[in-house]
Amino acid sequence: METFLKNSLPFWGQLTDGERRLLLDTLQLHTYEKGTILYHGSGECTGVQMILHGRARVYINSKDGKEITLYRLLDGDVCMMSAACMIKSLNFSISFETETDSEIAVIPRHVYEKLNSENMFVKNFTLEMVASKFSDVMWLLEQLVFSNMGQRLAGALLEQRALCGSTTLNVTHEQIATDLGTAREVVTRLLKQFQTEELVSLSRGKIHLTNEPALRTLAEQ
Amino acid sequence: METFLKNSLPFWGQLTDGERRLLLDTLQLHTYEKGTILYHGSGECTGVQMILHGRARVYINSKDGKEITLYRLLDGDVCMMSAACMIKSLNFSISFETETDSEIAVIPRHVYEKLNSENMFVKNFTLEMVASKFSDVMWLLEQLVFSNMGQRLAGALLEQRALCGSTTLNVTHEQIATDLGTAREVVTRLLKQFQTEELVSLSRGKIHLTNEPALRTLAEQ
DNA sequence: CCGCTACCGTGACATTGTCACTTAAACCAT
DNA sequence: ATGGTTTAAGTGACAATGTCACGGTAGCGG
Repeated sequence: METFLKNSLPFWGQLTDGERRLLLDTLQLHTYEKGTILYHGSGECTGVQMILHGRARVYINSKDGKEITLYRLLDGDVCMMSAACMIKSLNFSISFETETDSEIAVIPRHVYEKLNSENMFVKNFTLEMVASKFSDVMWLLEQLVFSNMGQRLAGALLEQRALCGSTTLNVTHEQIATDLGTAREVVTRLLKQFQTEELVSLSRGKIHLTNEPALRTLAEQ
Repeated sequence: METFLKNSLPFWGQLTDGERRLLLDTLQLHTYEKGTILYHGSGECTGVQMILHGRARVYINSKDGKEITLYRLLDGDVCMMSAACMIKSLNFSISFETETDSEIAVIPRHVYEKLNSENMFVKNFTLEMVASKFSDVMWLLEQLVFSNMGQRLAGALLEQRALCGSTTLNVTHEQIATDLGTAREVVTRLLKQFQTEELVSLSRGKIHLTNEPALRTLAEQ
């Protein structure tokens, strides 16, 4: 656990012995099943969450059920949004849920708040973390405004490819649609087109990428 | 000038005399004409810019000329993005330009960097500033994903209304289109529709709002 | 008054989003 | 195995938005 913290929290080496002990003593460990919603809202404080092992998806959703994925959290990643209460000016509503069975460590709100307010290195980490997710969201925004669906779909397929480590993706059109914030029918339509262009081959619940370079070319511009 | 800084920089009261003097001695004052591009890029450091008087528009744009407004800066506002170099994880490209003749004060890069690294209150301000702009961008993202053009246009008209303080807006369809990241024709089309619904009345270079409550209802959902 | 420029109007078509419905694969219980 | 149920995918029609290629026209400076 200590080596995990050392790797995920760059300020670990700058903490006092007391701070390190406090952190270790109050750290909570949880195991969640795939599909568990870990956070939903804007101001609450569940504390700072760290993915020990697993995968989570951070997204926004509207009243009428539409949603779009903002970014993903993988092994070792830290989710600062669930500690939004510590940052007055951070006021928007997000949700996140596990995409695989996951082990998650939580630094309780009051502990992180204390570290953050008294230790410059922690404060700096918080800033870098927020800035990093800001950058992710800006990337998404650019995609939304400047790219067409074909390019975005190609990007989404390649992301899934990286996530599962295989050219055969076990995802439904529906899942990709919610990633992209569009409708399933749109994804189906485009995938069929991709298939006639021999970029992918389709079967129920699976998408096999047959021409990754072409997809990359499509996505990257 | 000191009272201005006191109001715009909440950490002013927490600075040492030396820090305050450094800030005052190195502060640069500039006057820019309407339409001047003050920043364009991602990693550069022009320092922290403060609007003494005027208005600026922060936006992103693509190679092929498309653009969308992220948020605006008004009297007293501080632009942290132009100090992106201080934040490693902040890596995206934005631009900003004055929308009226403006007086702008700049805290040079090395000065702010010094304050930011040695003074916890400055660091905290930086974090709050970044978080605040992050929130603005998230609001925009939600609009993009969850709202239709009619709602967004109504919102844009009301924003212009607030900016100019009059129900007669001196803006072109083109300007509104770049605000919304859409095409002029789309704005023209919708405005004509708004006119038949008696929400606005149109003339060259002007839009008169005749039914603000209805526009508000439209925008707010 | 002329001609130029910036702004606006418009029709045709492409892309994307929405809706209603059908088809089909996988799964499960008997 | 059989049939029924659930979930995934296919489809056609239409609406909303984006793109393109024009044409018109108000206002401005000579």
